[in-house]
Amino acid sequence: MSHTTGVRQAQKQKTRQALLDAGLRLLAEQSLSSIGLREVTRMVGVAPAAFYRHFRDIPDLGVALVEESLGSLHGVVRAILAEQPDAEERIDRTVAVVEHFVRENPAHIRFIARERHGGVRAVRRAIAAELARFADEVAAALREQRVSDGWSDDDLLMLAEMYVDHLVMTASALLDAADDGDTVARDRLAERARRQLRLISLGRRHWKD
Amino acid sequence: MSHTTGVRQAQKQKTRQALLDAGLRLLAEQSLSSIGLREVTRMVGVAPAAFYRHFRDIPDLGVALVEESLGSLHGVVRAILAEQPDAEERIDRTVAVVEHFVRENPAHIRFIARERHGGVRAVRRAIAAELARFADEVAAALREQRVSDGWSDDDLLMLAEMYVDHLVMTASALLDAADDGDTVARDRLAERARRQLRLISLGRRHWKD
DNA sequence: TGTACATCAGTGAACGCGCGTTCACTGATGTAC
DNA sequence: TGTACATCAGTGAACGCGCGTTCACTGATGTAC
Repeated sequence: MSHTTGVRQAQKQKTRQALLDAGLRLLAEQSLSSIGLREVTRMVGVAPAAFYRHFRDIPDLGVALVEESLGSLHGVVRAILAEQPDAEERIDRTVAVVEHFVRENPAHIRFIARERHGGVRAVRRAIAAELARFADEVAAALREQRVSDGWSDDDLLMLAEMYVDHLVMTASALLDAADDGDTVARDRLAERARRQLRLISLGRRHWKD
Repeated sequence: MSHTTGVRQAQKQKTRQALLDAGLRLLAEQSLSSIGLREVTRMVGVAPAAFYRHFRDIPDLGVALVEESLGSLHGVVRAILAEQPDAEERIDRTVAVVEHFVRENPAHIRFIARERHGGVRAVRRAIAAELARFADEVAAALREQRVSDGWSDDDLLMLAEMYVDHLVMTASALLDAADDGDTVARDRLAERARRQLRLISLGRRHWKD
């Protein structure tokens, strides 16, 4: 009826997750390259040496956080790309989804925005690779839309990359406004994002004229 | 004939500049929040305590670096906004100017990209304020162009902010390619930037349809 | 089911090291007369 | 121009502190029979 095999593994996994969570929390106030291993273990409540059972060093923990953070972005992208015939509605929905995501996952967004150009090479590379995968995913979805008839793969990827960059920038700007508790700025930013997407959408429609 | 007054000030200024230069060089490999005061003074060749004659702490040095870095961007923006009747030529010129700037001021660009979302609040604020001023400058220049007839100030600012974000992203991406010595990626990025600007330009032309 | 041994996540003490900051100082530059 | 005093950028020694890493260990979990 019962096989206890895995209790040890489950506990190890729990500690590992606690270390990741602590790292993410500390990243709200500083960047990865200045986080201390002892700081992380102190927050979790384990001995400093326990850290080495899970990660080689802090950059290694950072790379693990990239996967976790951008994993949660997958859902966002899919929600945005969901079928929606009307362009205007698609834009409203996109911005609403991003706003929701920022409210639900502030720490992940901050981490990505901060470390995308941050001081740890391995983490920068991991983020760049993940964002490139997102752009591919977006390009494939754009391909399906009728506006894209006659577009080259190259042009679709160019557009997709612009969308991904815009998404990260918008999310990060919304987060800064949220940090300040400035709901006026937040609404202004959302409206700005919608208008920027509308402008891009217009350019798209006339690309092959 | 001679008044020596100012020799002392000039020497102080020279040390201050050396500290700023050292800070910028160290920022190539790490972020501001992990730079040490002793690291900076060691690179300059002065005693650690000498640092306090010029800056309160490392964040204070960072804020000074923002002014220096974005000061050098002013010329870039002006060069881009220079009169140029043909849209296609304006785009080519813009990207060429950005490529030149990245080659001439790699450290400044890296600093801005890295600390724009970095771990030091005072520096983030200083960068945001400066970039907002750039957006205003760009919006004022866009106003002068015939394509902008009938545009509201709000819409012009929205467009200007998109241009400024695009500029920073492009410069930072070009820099990463340059770091890897990857001239193929660099040329691909430049071509991508030109096409993205073309798409925005198209959207602009049809905004008031 | 019970027993004897193996594994291994987490402990806690110890280490050497570089950090930021303070302080009284030195000596070149600046100023008043 | 020369002298006597003031200023202040940079010095160098000292401090207490927290850091990353190592090590032999403990004791709960897992496995073989």
